[in-house]
Amino acid sequence: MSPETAAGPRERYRQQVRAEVQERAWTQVAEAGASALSLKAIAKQLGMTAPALYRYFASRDDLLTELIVSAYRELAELVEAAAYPAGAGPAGAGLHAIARAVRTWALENPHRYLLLYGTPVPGYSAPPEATELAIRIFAPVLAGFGTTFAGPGDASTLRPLAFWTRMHGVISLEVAGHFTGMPFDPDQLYTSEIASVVGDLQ
Amino acid sequence: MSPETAAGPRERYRQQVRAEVQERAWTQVAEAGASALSLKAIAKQLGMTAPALYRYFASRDDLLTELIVSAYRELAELVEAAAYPAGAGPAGAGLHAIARAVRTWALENPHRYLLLYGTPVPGYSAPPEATELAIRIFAPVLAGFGTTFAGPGDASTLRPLAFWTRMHGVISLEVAGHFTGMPFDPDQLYTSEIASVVGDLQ
DNA sequence: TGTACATCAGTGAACGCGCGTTCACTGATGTAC
DNA sequence: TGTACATCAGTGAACGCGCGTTCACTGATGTAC
Repeated sequence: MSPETAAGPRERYRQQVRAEVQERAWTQVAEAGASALSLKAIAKQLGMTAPALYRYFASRDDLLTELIVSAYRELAELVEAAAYPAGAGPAGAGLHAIARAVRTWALENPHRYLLLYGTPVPGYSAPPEATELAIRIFAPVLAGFGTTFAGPGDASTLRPLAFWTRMHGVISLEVAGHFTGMPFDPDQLYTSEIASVVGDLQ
Repeated sequence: MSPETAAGPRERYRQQVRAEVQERAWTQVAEAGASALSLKAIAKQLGMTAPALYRYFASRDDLLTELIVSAYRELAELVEAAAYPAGAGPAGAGLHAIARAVRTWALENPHRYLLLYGTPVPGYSAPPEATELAIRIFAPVLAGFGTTFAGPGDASTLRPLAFWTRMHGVISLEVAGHFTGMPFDPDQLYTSEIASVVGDLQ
C-alpha cells in the first residue's frame, strides 16, 4: 500500500473534496478567467457554504497557486516523459517529441496553458516553486541541444531559446484564437517552425 | 481648420473628458487587468459619479472595445509607417523595420500589447473592426515577403506567418515576464530570430 | 443686446448582485481506554 | 464491546466592500429670435 491509500478515511475524503474544488476552479478559470476565480461560486456549485472551503484552502490566492503549480507540474512531467521515453538516447528526436507533447497539451488544455504563459494574473505573484518548475520544464530542451546556461552573450543558448520562443509563438497565437478564420494550417506551420530550429541536429 | 477644431466648445470638452476616461482606463488595465476595468472606479478618480460616464460611453464593454480598437489602430499606423517610410521601395528592409517597431511598442506599452495578443478577455468578444485591423497590421508583412493569402496549403505564406509567430514568441514571453532572471539578452535573441526568417530576402 | 428656450453634463438615490473572510456554533466521525 | 473524549467538516450570520446600470432630477451652457 502506498502512503496515500494507507491514509485514514477522513484524509481520503479530504483529498477528494480538494480535488473536486480544484476541478470546479479550472472550469471557472476556463469560463471567466483566473481573476474571476471565486470561492463562493465554487462552494455554491458544490452545494456547500463558502466558509467550509477554508478547511481546504487558506485563501483564494492559495487555491490559485495550487492550480498554477499543479499545471506546471503536469507540463513538467509531460515534457520529461517526452524527452526521456525509457531512459533512451539523449538529443535530437527528444526535441521533436517535446514540441509535439507541449502543443498537444496546450490545445487540449488551453486555459492551463494560458494561465502559465499568457497574460500574468494582475496582483498575483507566482511562488518560487512555479519558477523552479518553469526551469525544470526548460531543462530537457537545453539538454536536447547539448548545452547549459553559461551566461549572457553565450551564443550556444540561442538555439534552445529560439526553440522555446518559436514553439510559444505559434501555440500562444493559436490558443488565443488569432488564427481563426485565417486560411492556413497551424499544425503545418508548427511542424515547419520546429524543424527549422532542430534541423540538422539529428 | 480641420473639422475637429471647428467643433463647438461643448464638443471639444466632450472629447477631452472621453480622452481622460480612456487614460484612466488604461491605467486600470495596467494595474488590475482588463477584467477589472471599472466605470465606478474611473468616475471616482475623475471626481465624478459613475452615472455621468454613461454620457460618454454606452457601457463598460463599450469602453473596453474603444480601448482595444484604438490600440489596434495605433499599432496598425506604427507598422505601416515602419513598412512604408516615405513611399519608398517595397520588400526586405521594411520587415526589419516592422519587427523593430512592434517590439519597441510592445515593451513601451506592455498592457496594450497583452490586451491585443495575450489571454483573451473572458466573456468579451472583439468587434469586427478589431479583426479588420488585425488583418491590416499583417498586410505589410505579407507584402514584405511579396506574397498574399492564396489558400490552405500554400507554402508561400509560411514564411510571413513564421515571421509573425517568431516575433510574438519572443515578445510575448518577454512582456509576460518569463525571461526575468534568465541569463541572456532578449534583444539579441529577437534580432537573431528576425534575421533567421527575413534572412536572404535582402 | 436681451430674453426665451432647448440641450446636455452631472448628481444622488436606488436596484440587485457578488466578493473574501471572520466567528461562534452544531453535529458527525474517529480514537483511546 | 461500550463509553468518554477529541477532532474536524460544515453552517449561518455578519463585516465591509465593490460592481453595472436605471431613473428622475438640477443647473449650467449654448442657441434662436
